[in-house]
Amino acid sequence: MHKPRAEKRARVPHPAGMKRTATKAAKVSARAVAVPEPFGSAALRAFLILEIVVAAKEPCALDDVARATGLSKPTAFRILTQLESSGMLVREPGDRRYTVGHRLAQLALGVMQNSTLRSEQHAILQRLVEKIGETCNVAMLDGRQLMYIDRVETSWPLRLHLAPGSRVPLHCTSGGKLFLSRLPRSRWEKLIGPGPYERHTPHTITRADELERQLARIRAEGWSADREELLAGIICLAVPVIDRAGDLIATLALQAPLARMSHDQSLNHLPALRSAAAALTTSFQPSVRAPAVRARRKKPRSAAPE
Amino acid sequence: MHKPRAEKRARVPHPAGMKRTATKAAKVSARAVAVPEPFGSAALRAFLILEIVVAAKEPCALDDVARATGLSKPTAFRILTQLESSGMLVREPGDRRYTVGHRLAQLALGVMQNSTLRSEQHAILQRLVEKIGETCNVAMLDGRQLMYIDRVETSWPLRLHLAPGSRVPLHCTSGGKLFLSRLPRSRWEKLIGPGPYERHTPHTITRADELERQLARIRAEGWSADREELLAGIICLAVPVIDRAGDLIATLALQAPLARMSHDQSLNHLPALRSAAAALTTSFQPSVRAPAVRARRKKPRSAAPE
DNA sequence: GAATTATTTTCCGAAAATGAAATATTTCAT
DNA sequence: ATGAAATATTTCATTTTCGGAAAATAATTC
Repeated sequence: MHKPRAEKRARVPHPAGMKRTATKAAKVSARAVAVPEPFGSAALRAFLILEIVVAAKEPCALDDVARATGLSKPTAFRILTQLESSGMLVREPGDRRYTVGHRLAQLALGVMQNSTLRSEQHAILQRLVEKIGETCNVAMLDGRQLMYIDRVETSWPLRLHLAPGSRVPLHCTSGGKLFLSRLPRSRWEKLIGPGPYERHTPHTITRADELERQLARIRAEGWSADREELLAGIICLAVPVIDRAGDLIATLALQAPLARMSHDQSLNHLPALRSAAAALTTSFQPSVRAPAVRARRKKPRSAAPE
Repeated sequence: MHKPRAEKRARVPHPAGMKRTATKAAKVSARAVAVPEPFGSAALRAFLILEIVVAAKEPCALDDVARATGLSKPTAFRILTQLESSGMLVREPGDRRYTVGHRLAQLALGVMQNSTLRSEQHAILQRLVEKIGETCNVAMLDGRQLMYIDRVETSWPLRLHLAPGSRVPLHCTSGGKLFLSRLPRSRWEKLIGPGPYERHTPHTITRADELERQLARIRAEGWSADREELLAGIICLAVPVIDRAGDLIATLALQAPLARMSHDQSLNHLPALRSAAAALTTSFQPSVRAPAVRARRKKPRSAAPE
């Protein structure tokens, strides 16, 4: 059902292109030795060049760019010329070297101004991580898996999202169980099956009955723990992120090596987690997005049980 | 041999894509890049798309991009995919819309710190420092921290050493508070949290309520002071650098050891700071594009008809 | 002023970009 | 629920541009 989008990003080589190769290959191949590397697209090269020019402490000459990118001089020149005539780069009258142009500067400004908006959610996570001192993550339901939306390991300047997008099973993660706990058994059994579920560690819950018992507890308590059920030596503690309509839209979880934090210790962070989850709620739904008249609308976004 | 310089550009420039251009480009929020003009070619379209995504206040869907650029959906899609897989754009898992990616953010950061671009700003700073006699700096918001873009120090022996690119907290710096003062409390609380904030000196404001009171004052007065809140013995005074749209893009601050300048004395420099800030505004946003000054010969070269 | 080096142009096969149309997926209204 | 409408991807046949060797044209050096 949910096709792995990530994989399909790969470029499919065109079937064309070897039509005439046989005809004239000889002449070209006489010298063609240095280009076995993957051809990026034209646009990507342009970015590469921009990055080099931007990173340079002083204006870049054609030769610098050509050498730094590994492109031939004519090619580098052509791209540079394009960048110049489009205003991304500039060169001063007397100097033939290239520097940042006003259009690129403008773009950068826009990016900087945009950054605060999107960083709010990330900032909430960061603060939580600073407070707790361990990795935290936000995850959503994606089909029959839990998908990490965001994750902060340590505080860092302006990064956006690093490795999120990865998925983990529902039955052996704190966030996953939190999602399951919101569904009647008939529904979650359709999602993950009747078991037995895949065992990842000696602590993994593999039987549906046992899982159901735990889900009931989670439903009652409002938090969900993972005691080395996915990874040995790693415990997690998740709380729900609820939208205004009362639906579970995401989970916020703390994860720590058992060596540094016991399960009981992790429970001390519940208030902090809850508070951050509340903050996340408003950042998930900042403004008017009100199609919701019914108390229970769909699931977050892509949860399509089949 | 021969040089047909005159008939330079013979090829048909843009036979492509502007049929549906009639359709409105103003679907994307607010300030759309109103240049569905002759696309340069190839890689230039990628920049067009980046500009649209960056200018939008919220994530862009494929359709928004296609409409705003006048490109066909498949083309827009392909470029977007390229941009995504190269890290310039990102889409949150679960959402298909595109936003600024890590690599683009990095590039923007680099541009803002690029020394050659800063030459004009640097000159403004330089003059200001000469006039005032104390260190001044320009800073921007980077996530939830204040980042120094540029800085000119006095020749006085006692100097701080905060190089451009370094970051400081928002709650205890004049520039940081200036940024915060432009946001409603709900927003800035998401950025820096509800407090208490980290104490750096006995004067640091650590409570949100007190901070809010001061932010209100800053908003009203138009300037922001740091009275030994980050570093003991150091005071700062910051004024906003505003763009044409009225948005705060940076802060210009004077900083001095209390031993040499009292807070009241620093206020005497407000006019000078304001004047320099105005000058910085135009350096951030170059006025009407100065058409390429061609000191020597050479023709335009490519898609840049005047 | 000639030798050296750096920049720009030319050329043409190879590779990528295009948009129409076809498919697949999601959203919305009923 | 069910299907219509909207959106998002993929395919495909073409057209266009790209890329780099080599040549031509400046700039720079000695």
